[in-house]
Amino acid sequence: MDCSTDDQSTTTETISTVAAPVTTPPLIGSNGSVVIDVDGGLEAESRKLPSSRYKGVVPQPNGRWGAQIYEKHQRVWLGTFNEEHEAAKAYDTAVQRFRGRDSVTNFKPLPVDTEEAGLEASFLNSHSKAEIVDMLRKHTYNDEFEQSKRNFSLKKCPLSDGFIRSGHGQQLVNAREPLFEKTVTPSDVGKLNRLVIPKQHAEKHFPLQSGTTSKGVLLHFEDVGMKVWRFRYSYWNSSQSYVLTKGWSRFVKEKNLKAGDIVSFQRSTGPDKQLYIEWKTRTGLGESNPKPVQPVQMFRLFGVNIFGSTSDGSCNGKRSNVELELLGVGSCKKQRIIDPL
DNA sequence: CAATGTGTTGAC
DNA sequence: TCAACACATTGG
Repeated sequence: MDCSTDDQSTTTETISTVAAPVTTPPLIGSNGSVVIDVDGGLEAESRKLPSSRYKGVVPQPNGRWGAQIYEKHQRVWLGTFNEEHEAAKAYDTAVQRFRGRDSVTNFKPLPVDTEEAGLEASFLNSHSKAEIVDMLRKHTYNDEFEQSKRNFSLKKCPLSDGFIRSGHGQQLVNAREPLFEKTVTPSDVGKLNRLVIPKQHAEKHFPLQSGTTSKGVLLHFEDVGMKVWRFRYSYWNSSQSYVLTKGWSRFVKEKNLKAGDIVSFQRSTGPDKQLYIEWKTRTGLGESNPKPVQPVQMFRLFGVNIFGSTSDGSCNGKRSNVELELLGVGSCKKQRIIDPL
């Protein structure tokens, strides 16, 4: 509908589906009660739509299924689908891009550190939310992902001349996956020179070897400006908490971190496992954010998103999605604005 | 006219 | 945040 013409699915799908008033008892009866109803006089069609058993999936009047995800109090429409599970898949994809790898999904209980999982993480994180949403709405996500994978295999096989083919697939190099965020407390930015890392996240993402718990280890993080920060990371028995100590106060000082600000940690999805640290002021809007440091380079946040590689020769074209989003030019019409990453 | 997806509301 | 529901908008 919007700007494109490549809605291959719609054409075929529509034809077959619209035939009947579809009451949609296709797959599993699941929610038997809702769908089937007591038959008799009231057709399901006339009133209550069958609610979906999947998260982020809503029924459409015509028997199809819509997928949606919420962010910042606003709904982001992910498109409509013939099958309930397709919509659920779309939601799963979106939620992983919007909220990280280990979000609650409809299907994926399977994500592990398989290569496939890593590739998908790379793919997701190397595209803006708007791009992913666009792919979902056009039902081109799988194709794009497959293509990305093909490009990736090229990268894994350096050419004889020793160079690695660049161009597409390059985004995989810099892709990062979010690990976790923390809203810093007054003491995190005070004079204690330490950042408490929520146990839950610490143990999951920064596990310490039993012997090094108290001694700690040195962790290297890179910030937007590609500056490297080294922090001592250890476990304090006294408070039974994981902390970043030595080096932390310098970060606080340089970034002018204030209580309430948010520090986020990412890790490269590549084999290098490089760690990254970022910060931002409270998510809220309105507030004027002085943002002293971290100027223009925000545009290259994480160095990804800059490689269009889209094949949807439509409105989005291949403009840097970052640019699109900053300009508030969603995909086409009045798409809501989705901030980069 | 049918399908999409936004406006809106209330439950959680 | 999230889904239910109504219906304005859209596109053929």
